Amino acid sequence: MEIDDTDREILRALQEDARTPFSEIARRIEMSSATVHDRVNRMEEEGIIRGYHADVDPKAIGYEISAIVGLRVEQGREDETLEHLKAVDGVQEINLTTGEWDIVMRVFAANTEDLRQLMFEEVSQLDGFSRTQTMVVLGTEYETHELPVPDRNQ
Amino acid sequence: MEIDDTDREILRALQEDARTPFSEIARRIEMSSATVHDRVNRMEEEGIIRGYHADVDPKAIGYEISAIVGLRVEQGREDETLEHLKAVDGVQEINLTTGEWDIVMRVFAANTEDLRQLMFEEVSQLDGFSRTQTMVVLGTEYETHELPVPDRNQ
DNA sequence: GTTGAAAAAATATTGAG
DNA sequence: CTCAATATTTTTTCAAC
Repeated sequence: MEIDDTDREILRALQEDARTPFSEIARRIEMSSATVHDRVNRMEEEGIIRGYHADVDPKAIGYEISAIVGLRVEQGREDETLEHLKAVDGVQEINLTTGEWDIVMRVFAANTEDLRQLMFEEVSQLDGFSRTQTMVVLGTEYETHELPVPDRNQ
Repeated sequence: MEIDDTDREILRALQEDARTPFSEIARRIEMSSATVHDRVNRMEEEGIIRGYHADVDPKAIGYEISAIVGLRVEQGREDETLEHLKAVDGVQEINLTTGEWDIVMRVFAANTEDLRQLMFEEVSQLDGFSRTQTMVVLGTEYETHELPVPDRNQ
């Protein structure tokens, strides 16, 4: 799971546009497209590249609202609780955290009614939370799918 | 910015794998690849498809730690503050929220020292926050880049 | 809005350095 | 690992329905 500068250039290109032709990446980094192809395959196999996804505007597919949800879980019920949460429709991300919450997750819903249903009928009643908090996202001011790829690790 | 069932099928395919050949999508939905091509172009132009991104393992490119940061902003300084935050390296997402925090953001850092530096030298000292909280992400238990595409909006 | 066919371009594969 | 050549497949364009 080691990567070199050539790999880093390839990752930068594919983070920016996952559909960039390998031949164009090859041109940029002055290598053959077969090399790019080999390296991409290797990074896919090693799990460095986990996939390629279209970034779709949530509103266009019917999600008018999203929220960040903090949860405090009763001791000893973490695993059980996580399994339930993963299965809830609209849950996009579940993080285990230090600090005020044990779990912070991001959820999407069609509208406020769906969000209410998601929170109160699917999450809160799961039983196993001592406290929850729903922070409605009024707007995502900034978002990038391109983490800067540093020239070297460390 | 209206989409029909054919568009939805295309979005499902491209959310799952942004590099799926149009010809294969065409086969699946039993239309010509020229049609798929046209529709993708249209959805790109309309902003329904915002881009295509490789999902790269943050650890592979040197990010060993991430955090969710809650911020409370002094009234009247929101715009100024947001501009500063956007420019901070490692900030991946900035959300404006209701509830306990005005802003909730997700940040990535190489290690705890970098996270400390990011928080205390780049964020906290921005001045304009009455309170901040850093919740270190111990693990991302679940994450999807594929929001379910409902058959119909609503 | 869709199609089919042709042209252009890209990708996968192979063999060799 | 990298390259170059080839075979295969895909993307793109366009006239026509």
